Amino acid sequence: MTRSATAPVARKEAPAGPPTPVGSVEEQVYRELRDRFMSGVFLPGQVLTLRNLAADLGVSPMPVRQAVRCLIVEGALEILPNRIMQVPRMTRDRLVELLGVRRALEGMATEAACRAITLKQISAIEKIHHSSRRAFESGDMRRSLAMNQRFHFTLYEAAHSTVLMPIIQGLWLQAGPFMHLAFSSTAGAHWDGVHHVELLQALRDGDPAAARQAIERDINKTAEALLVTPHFAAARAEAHDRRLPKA
Amino acid sequence: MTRSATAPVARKEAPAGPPTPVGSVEEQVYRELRDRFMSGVFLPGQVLTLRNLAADLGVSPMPVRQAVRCLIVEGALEILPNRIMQVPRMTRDRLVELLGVRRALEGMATEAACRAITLKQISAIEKIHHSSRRAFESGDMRRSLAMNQRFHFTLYEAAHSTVLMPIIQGLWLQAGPFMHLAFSSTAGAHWDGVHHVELLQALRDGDPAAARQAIERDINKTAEALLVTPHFAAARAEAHDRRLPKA
DNA sequence: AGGCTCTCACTGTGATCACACTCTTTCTTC
DNA sequence: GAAGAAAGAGTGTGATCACAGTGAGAGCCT
Repeated sequence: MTRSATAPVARKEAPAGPPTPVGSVEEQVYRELRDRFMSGVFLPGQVLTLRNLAADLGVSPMPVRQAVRCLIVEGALEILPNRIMQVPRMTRDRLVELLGVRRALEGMATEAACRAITLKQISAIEKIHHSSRRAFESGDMRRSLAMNQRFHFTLYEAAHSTVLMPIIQGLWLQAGPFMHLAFSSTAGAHWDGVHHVELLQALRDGDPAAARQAIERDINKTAEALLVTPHFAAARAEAHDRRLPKA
Repeated sequence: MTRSATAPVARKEAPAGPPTPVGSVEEQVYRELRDRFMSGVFLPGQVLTLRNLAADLGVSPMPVRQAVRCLIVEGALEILPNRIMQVPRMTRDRLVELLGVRRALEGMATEAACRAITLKQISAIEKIHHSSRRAFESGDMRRSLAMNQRFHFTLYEAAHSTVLMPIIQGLWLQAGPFMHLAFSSTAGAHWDGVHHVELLQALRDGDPAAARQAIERDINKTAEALLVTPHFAAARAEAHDRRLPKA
């Protein structure tokens, strides 16, 4: 059974006649919840219940249960010993880790994308960048963040990596609630898309190393903006106490 | 239990008293299935059904459903348009990607681990290495692979990264079935733990860069062994046809 | 005999009910 | 009056039933 001797194993694989592989309710719920996480609908520390979510989405608790379980596995949600589930709070250490992994993985994806991307795709990404910039200048942080996210994912999509893509999405999923909380309040006031412009140029030049560098700088800039958030001002002092018992 | 009269707000956050966060049946099923994936119980291409798994595990289909859903999200399992689920077959491209990401992430984890690891932990890892080597020399590939896995994860555990660890586990989960299939048959006959020894030395020297290099070489060696598998001999020629329409 | 169709077992999915457990609130008692 | 106990609502979890869709096999017709 390891390999099907009959060559035409493809039942209906490539053709994919029905355009709805995502037809199940659970899949819709899962996508909807993921969107909400990335859109900042959910706040760090917020408590969610199955029945409430089900009621909100107009479905039975059943599909929600499974979708939520998936989100827990992805680290977008956590379940306390009390059996109640909440969107995880962000700590400084965790944020640093997340951004470090993002740098590594999105750097890889950018390199791969740079090698496979078409001019048409580059133009699309540029359009998205302008939308983000416009939204930012008009003070619509929500839309600016959404466009920034779309900018990154459209880029990584060009890498055609079925391995990297889900992982990167998972990382954004984990950082999503906190990023919206942080940027909607104070931080990010002095954001410029300079590294996005650098990236676009590198893509056009077909220079993967430069593209990677641009993305890494972009993430670093995000990191700087996030780490000065007042959210960590108190946390830093507080963490100072429990730092010793580490080693 | 009844002492919450004077307690103001704090739910019960840091304490986390109950020592059973893994008590649920679904959690047990999930762990059991993950173990089976990593142990080579499931073969690439194998078809699984909820009810069969439930019967095997002696539980109702309910917890299995959720556990399986999580495994699908992690990429350890895939669901075809036919609605039937199978453990994904491995392609050469996918394997290359997986190993590339492993190199990056496990390199990071190794660096971090090298900075935080204790001598006691190093000794434990060395013991595991010897077990793996002994099993290998006695021809017990199954045990050797299991010990090799334990070697890596004990190392990464020392990094104390709640971000990296789940991702790395997911990568091993995806590669697990194929690795066992490949190594149990022919490949891997000329494996030596030389890079494991290099790693141990680097850990003792407290040299993160060297440790990272050792792990990367170890993964590269695994990659070489896997990519010459007869499994890809035919696949490579076959893939040659559909390579063009890429760009 | 060969090709077609119908049937039936079986799949994952969704809904509903039942249960153990936690937390809150209210009532009882010192 | 205040502390403690008991009842209540609400939680996630598990089991069971119902259902649409798929796939294979038997049965029929040409």
